[in-house]
Amino acid sequence: MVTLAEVARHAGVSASTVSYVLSGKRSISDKTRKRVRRSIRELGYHPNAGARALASSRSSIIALMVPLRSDMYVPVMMEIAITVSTTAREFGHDVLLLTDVEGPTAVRRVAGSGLADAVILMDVELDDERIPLLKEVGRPAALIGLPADASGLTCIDLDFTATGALCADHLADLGHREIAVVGEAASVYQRHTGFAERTLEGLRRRSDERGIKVIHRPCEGTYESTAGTLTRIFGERPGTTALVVQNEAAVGPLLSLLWQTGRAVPEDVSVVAICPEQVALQSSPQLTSVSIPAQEMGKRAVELVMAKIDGETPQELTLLEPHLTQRASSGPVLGTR
Amino acid sequence: MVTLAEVARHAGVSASTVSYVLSGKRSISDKTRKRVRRSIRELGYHPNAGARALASSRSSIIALMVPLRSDMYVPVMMEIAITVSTTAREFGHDVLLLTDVEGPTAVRRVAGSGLADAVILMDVELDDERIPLLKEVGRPAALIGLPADASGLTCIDLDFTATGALCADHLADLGHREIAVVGEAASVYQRHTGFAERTLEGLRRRSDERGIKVIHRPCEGTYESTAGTLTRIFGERPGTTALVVQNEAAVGPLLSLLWQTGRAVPEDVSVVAICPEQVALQSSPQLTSVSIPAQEMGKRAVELVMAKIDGETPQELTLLEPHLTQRASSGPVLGTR
DNA sequence: CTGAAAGCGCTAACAT
DNA sequence: ATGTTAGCGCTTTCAG
Repeated sequence: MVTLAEVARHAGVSASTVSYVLSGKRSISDKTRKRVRRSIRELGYHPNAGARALASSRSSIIALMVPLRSDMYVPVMMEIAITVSTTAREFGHDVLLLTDVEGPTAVRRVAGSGLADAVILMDVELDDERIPLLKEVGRPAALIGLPADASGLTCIDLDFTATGALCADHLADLGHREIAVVGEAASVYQRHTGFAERTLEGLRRRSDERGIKVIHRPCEGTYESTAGTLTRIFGERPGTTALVVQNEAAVGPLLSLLWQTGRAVPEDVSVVAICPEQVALQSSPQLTSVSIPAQEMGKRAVELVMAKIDGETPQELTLLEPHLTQRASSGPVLGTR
Repeated sequence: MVTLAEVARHAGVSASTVSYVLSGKRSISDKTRKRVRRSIRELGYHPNAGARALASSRSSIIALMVPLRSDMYVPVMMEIAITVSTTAREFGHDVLLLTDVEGPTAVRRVAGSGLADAVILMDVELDDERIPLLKEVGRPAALIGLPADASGLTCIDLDFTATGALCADHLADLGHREIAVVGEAASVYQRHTGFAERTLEGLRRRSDERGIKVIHRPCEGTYESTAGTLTRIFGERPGTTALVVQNEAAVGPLLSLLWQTGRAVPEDVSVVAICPEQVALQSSPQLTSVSIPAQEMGKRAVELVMAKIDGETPQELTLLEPHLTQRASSGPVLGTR
């Protein structure tokens, strides 16, 4: 294994010079830098990560804790994870993939051992048990999702309240007066993940303001449960002219079922989805949607922890503004009904 | 930060004793062990990862390189990643999430720097450019997927050739004589990922043996492309009574389209899928399928690299035997046609 | 069964 | 602009 000392000898300089060429933390003459770089290349030198971490007490690793739960839409998690990884690389960091099988104490382990310089938590719950541990270890951290009490934490999430309102506005503008929400699985609401409730709250409030009636039904996302949900909705509210779907798994079944039951989209029923762009685009018809900005969240989360590592104090709460893209699935209420 | 030395002082023993209590690499009297454990607990000691890595030249980290390509089914990648992570923990290791944005040299970086003790490559291509680097760095490694030349490598994959044959047998047993394969996107075949070709090869050979006619059409997996693929299939081969689908994205559209065009499954058309169990189960009707054993592959990959870290020499090639589960989507060819 | 001590390879003062 | 050097916290011989 090639060491820094060997590079130094080969280049005819001291160890610190090599170190500084690498880190750029002090000025080096062009000539020296070139010589050192050359030696590094010729010897095939790679700085030892452990030694570096020990000497600098920085591991250049960010821990990313992903949930194991299966009721979250997996591709979004993966997209976030990948964006976190690539963004971290832009900051010279790597990403450690943590699951919660170990329980919340994984946070303590990786932070306490200095394995990770910072922690990013995904799929944060309203009352997340990892949060106390996060505060205990005192490492820079960012949460993707919003806990009940975000004070002293750095959080990033889509503004789901505004998202709900945006959907209500869009449908109100199109003349809809009775709408229904096909929501997440009941377990998601029970778990108090927050985002689902916030969406509903924003949607209900805006709907009230605009004189729209709303009903909400959770949905497991299987074919059968979606069928049941639709039957209930149209049974209880035959005047329903629009659906807001916040459940990726239900989108496919929903559209099939509407087709099968002879309801044309958007002529008979408008559909607005809150989902990743990809889901909206590959549906038929393509869906009017508010997209989940997975990449943006992952990127910002990394930027936030990097800022904290550098001693900055970023704002506690970052709520990303939702954007609604109108596509083929929503339209005005037709005159005769 | 609590150090080992502080623990030693607190417990009234030497540093090495504390170290050995932790590693169990030499026998310690019960009394001493208890005292040390107590001090560790009371002081809240966590061994420093960097120091450990430096002194032992083992980082206890496995690098997992995931592809960025979007034509692979994401939930499977995630399932593998999570299984790798949890299995690695059982061996006292953590997992570093690497993407290929950095290019293949990421392998060199993490292995060369001692950041990772071993590397696991996902979604290996027939002629994967990461492989030469892997050999260069000489770290333990395992590949999920099969390159063209697997000599000197440790690979694990589903036996796709056998999978293809299994599908052919199942349909032959049910009396089918003309079958069609709805395959992966053309890009997957062009990229020579191997698994798609192997499936086809196994299916064709067995079909020949059993006197079945096969046609194969790639499919992008969108609604439109799936519709086009089906139209072509039934246009060219009106006598087709069964479909083998190897494309997760196409499964949903395919079933909807069959329904819409008045072809009952399985009465008019049998469908056999090669897909993750979850996809088969949440379809309607539930699909007869050969499942992709994501967890098994992840777990075995970790076990293989751990064995190599311990100096063992596991077999080069592990092909997991496919299992076909009959569900509601396949049945005998009906008499009158 | 336990202790002493020599590094592991690098960073970051402290010098000059 | 560069060199010297004292650690960083742990593992692991070598002694006893």
